[in-house]
Amino acid sequence: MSKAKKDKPTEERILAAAKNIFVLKGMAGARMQDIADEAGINKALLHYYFKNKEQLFEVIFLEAAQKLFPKINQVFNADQPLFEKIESFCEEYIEVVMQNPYLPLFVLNEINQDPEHFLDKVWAGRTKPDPTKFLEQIEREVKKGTIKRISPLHLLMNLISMAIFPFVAKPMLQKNLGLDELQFRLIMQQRKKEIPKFIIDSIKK
Amino acid sequence: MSKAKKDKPTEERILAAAKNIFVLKGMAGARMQDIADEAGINKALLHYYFKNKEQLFEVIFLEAAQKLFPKINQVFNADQPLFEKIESFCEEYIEVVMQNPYLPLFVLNEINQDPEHFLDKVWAGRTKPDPTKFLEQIEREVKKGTIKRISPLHLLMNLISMAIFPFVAKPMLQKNLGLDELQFRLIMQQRKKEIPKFIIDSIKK
DNA sequence: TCATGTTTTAACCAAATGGTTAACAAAAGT
DNA sequence: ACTTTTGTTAACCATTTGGTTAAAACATGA
Repeated sequence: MSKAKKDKPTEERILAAAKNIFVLKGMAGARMQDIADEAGINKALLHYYFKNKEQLFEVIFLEAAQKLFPKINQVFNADQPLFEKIESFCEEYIEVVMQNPYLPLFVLNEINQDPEHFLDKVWAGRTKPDPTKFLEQIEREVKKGTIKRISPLHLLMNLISMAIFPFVAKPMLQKNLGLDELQFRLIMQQRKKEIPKFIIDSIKK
Repeated sequence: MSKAKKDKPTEERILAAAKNIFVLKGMAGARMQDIADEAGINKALLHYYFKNKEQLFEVIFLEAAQKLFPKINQVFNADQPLFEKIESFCEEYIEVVMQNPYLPLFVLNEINQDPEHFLDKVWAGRTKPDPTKFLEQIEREVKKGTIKRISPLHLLMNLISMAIFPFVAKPMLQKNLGLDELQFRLIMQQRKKEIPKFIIDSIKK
């Protein structure tokens, strides 16, 4: 029991422990015993709070997914000039993910295990993504002559890719480029500004 | 036994089966029984060819990693003008990954499970990545005045991110953007040209 | 033909793992 | 005080899973 596992109510400790273990090992690799240990309780109590592994996992997964998905949707729907939108997305998104660098890989990997199932759960109730507003916005900017004629779809993919991928490939990039934890954080900090600059340089007329 | 599992020698069938199962389910989620079934043999025979799960996994993982890593290194070291380099990288890399769309997520995810261990294995014997040549090349182009003063590191990250991430996020992108298999392939096909254009538009003076 | 080595199988085993039971302790009503 | 509800535990159970054994089928060479 390394951290502050003492006072907090049991359920919170379980959720925190489960998040650690699941994000680290994935659904298939996580062990209920490890989660119990990490929470400082025994396995029976774990099942007292969450009836089985699947249910506990779903709670953790959805919480993680909610942290990542809505912000992307916001690029579609926010009422904001295009360039500002790109800037604020990078700023906000990278900030969020820097707090939880392993979330994207975790979420993408689990979605991959059963796309239909999880994506349905993620968007259940919530408004599904709708690119039309974004498409119109691009169209308008093109007509105004402020940006080149570009494919909104590729633009969107480029934006998301450049912001998220470095986290997904974090260990690989660190090792292969010889970056320690601090250097990596610094670089991602820079990217909050670098990515918008890179994109705007590319698309503005 | 759906496909041509009949004639090929046992060891090849095992490797093919193992690749399928491991890439799909990951090390932790894969079952030796499933691999045996997929190869059309029984578990004892599987252990006759590969003494345990770990060893079989390592063969599959390394083969997968070799397919993805060296090509990135080549961006560093190839003796080629910068713009051409970017173009040929996108062309070749996206082509390779389109044949195995699930490899990147598989490899990144497993590396994440134990970065030190796997990255050591991947680069064992092989020349480790060395960015200096690439850095110099950028520096030269900047001095020549052909491109803006940019950070080579961010450029490299942008390039790799835009090429690979869509595959890592494939199921998520397909579902959220409503793309079927064919549309996705078409878009990735376009990206072979779109990404270089996007980058060069951004950095050229 | 028969002896030898190789490939394949069915049956088996021990450890790991998700989950349950029944009893005990603590808290909350009354 | 005492009854009921809630929280917690140790011990247990059934299934899954990676791995082994011993014998059978097959191939090979003398």
